[in-house]
Amino acid sequence: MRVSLKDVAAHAGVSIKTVSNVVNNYQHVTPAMRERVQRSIDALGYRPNLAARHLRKGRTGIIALALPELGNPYFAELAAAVIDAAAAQDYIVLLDHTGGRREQEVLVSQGFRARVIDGLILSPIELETEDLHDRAEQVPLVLLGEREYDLPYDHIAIDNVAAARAAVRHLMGLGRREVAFIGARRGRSEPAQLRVRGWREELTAAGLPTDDGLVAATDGWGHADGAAAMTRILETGRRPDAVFAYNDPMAIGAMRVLHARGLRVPEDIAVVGFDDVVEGRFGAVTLTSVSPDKEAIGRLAVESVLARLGGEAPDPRRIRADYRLVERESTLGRR
Amino acid sequence: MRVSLKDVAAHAGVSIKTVSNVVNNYQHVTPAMRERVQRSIDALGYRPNLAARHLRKGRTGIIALALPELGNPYFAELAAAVIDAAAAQDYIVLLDHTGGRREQEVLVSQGFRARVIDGLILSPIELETEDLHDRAEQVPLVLLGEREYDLPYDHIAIDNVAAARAAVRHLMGLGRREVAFIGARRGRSEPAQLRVRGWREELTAAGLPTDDGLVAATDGWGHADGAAAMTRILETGRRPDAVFAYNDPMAIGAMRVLHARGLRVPEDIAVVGFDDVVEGRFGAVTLTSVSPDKEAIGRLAVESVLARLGGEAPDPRRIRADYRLVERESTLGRR
DNA sequence: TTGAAAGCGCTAACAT
DNA sequence: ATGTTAGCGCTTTCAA
Repeated sequence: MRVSLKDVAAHAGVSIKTVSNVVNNYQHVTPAMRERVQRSIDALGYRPNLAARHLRKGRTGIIALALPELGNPYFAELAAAVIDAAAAQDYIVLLDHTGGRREQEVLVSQGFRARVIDGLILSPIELETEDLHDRAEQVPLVLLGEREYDLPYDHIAIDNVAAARAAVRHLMGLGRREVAFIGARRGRSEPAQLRVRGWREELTAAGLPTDDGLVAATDGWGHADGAAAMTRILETGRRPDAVFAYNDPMAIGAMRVLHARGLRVPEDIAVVGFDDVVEGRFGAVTLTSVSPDKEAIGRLAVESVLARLGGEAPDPRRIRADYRLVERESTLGRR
Repeated sequence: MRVSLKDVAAHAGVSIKTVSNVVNNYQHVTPAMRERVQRSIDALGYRPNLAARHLRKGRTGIIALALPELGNPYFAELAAAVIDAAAAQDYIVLLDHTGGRREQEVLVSQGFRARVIDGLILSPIELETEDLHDRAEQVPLVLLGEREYDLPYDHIAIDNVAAARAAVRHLMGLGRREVAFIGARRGRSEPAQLRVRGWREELTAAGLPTDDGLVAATDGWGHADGAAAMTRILETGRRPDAVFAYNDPMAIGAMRVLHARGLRVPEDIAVVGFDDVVEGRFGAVTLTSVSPDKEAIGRLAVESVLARLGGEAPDPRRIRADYRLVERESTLGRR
C-alpha cells in the first residue's frame, strides 16, 4: 500500500500535523524537526495523495481545455501554449475535443465530460448564447476564438474583423480587385462571420462590390473543405484574382486545386490564409497568413481562469491578443 | 456550497446509502425509490464529487498521455485517437508534452508532472532503459513509438523496420538506386534507429551499398530540420535520386528545398515520408508516406493501460499495429 | 512550535 | 431493499 502521512508520522515519531507542515512548507517548523521529518519522508518514499488533498481543499490542480479539433495545427499549437502556461502555474491540462459540434460543446460547458477540474477553457464553434445561459456548472469558464457571446465570461481573441481587413487590404494593395472568401459557414450559426465581415468592410471601403458569388460556404475547416470550395468557385466560371481563406488548411487545400488546374499562385490568384501554421511556411509556395499570437492567447486564457479561482471575481473582460500579417510567396511571389 | 449526497438524502427523506445506490445504479433498488431519489437529485442539481469518490476508490478516471510535441500533426492526430478511445471507456485524458527531451520524459515517467492519474501512456524519444528501471511510480505505464526497451511494459508500435523496408523497396521498384535517409538522430541515442536499419537492410538486400554520406542526422524532427538536412546533402554535391525521411514534416521540408532549387519531385528526386499526416495530401506534390494505423494505436494504448488497472497483470506485450504504404505523387508523379 | 481531532464527500461492509 | 457507520488521506481549527 502507499505510504500516508500517518506512516511518516509514526516513522518520525511525530504527529501527522507536523509532517503535513513540512510537506506544505509551513513557516514555523524548527530546522531540526524539518530535517528529521524529511528524512522519514525520503526513507519511506512518501508522496502526497492528491485526491485527498483535493477533497479537502476543493481544488484539483487541473484545468480543462476543449478545442474543436486537434488535427488543425493551429489548435495543436494553441494546446501546447496552454499546457506550458498552465505548467508555469503548477496546473495540468485535461484536453478534450468537440469536433466543433454544438452538442459536444454544450456537454463540455456543462462539465459533463470532465468533472474534476478547477476551470475550463473552451473554444466554441457552434455553441449558442442560450446554451450558456443555464450553465449549472460553477467552475470558471473562459471563452476563446472568433465566436462572441454577450455573456459574463472572459473572452480572449484577436480582433478578427480588423485582422481580416488587414488581409484584404494587403491584397488590394497588390492590385487585386476580385477577392473570394472561402470558409463561410453553412447553416444558421456563422463562426466565420467576423472574418467575412472584415472582408466585406474592407472591400466596401475600397469602393468595390461584395459579391456573394465569391463567398464559398463549407461544412468543415480542413484542407479538403478548402479544396472543395475552391473547386466550386472555379466551376461557376468565376476567376477571382485573390482568395482569402478562413484558415490555413483551407488556403492550402485551395492552393492545391489551383496548382492542379495550372493556375499560378500568386500570378493568377493570390492566396491569404489565417492562423499562420507551420505547414504554410514549407509548401512549394509559402503562404501569406494572419498570425495570431498563440503564446499570448494561451497565457491569457490560463491567467483568466486562474484569476477567477482566487475568489476574485473581476468583471468579465474581452481580451484582445495581438496578431500580425505575415507576407509570403502566395501574395508576394518568389523573390 | 455544492450539494452532497447528504443533502439529497435529507431532501428525499432517505439514507445516504440509498442515494448512493441510485447514483451508482445499484441493482436492488425499487423503481419507486429510484424515482423518488432521482427527483431530489434533479431538484437539487446534485453532481457527485469525484475527488471524494476517487479518494475512496483509489481511481481517478484520468489517464495521462505524454507526447513529444503537439506541433507535429502525427502526434496531434494520435492524441485525438487516444482521447476518443478513452472517452469510450469513460476515461478522460490529461495531455502533456515532453519536447522529446530526456529530462522531461523522466519526470513524466516518474509521475512528477501529473499525479492524479490511473495510468500513463508515454511516447519517448530520448528516454533510456535505465531511466525506467527505478520507476517508483506504480501506475501502469504503456510505451508508444519507435524506441524499444527491454523492460516489462506494454509497448505499442508498428513494425518500424519492416515499414521502412517497404518504403525503400517501393523506391527501388521505381528504379531508384541512391536513396538518402533524412532524420537520423545526432547524439548517443538513436530514436530513428529502426527506420535507419530498415533503410540499410533493404538496400543491402538489393545488393546496393549503404553510403553514410547519404544519411543526414538532425537535431529535431520538424519541417525546418528536414529542409536543413536536404540542403546539407545537396551542398556536399551529392545528388541522390530518392529521399526517405524520418517523418512527413521533414519530407515536406525537404521537398520545399528541392522545389526552391529547381529539382523536380519525383522526376529528379523521389520522396517518401512517414506518418501520413493530412498535410502531405495537399501539397503541390502529394507525399508518398508510411501510414500507421493511428486509430488502432490509440485504442490499443488505452486498452493496455486499463487492462492493467483491473488488477490483472498480463505479461508485458509487444503489440504491433498495422501500417501501409500510401503511394502518391512524390514517388509516382502526376497521373 | 507541535499535537489532537474533526470532517471534506464518498463507498463498502455490515446490520436490519 | 434500505439504513448505519467506518474510514479513504489530507488540511485545519483549536488546544497545549
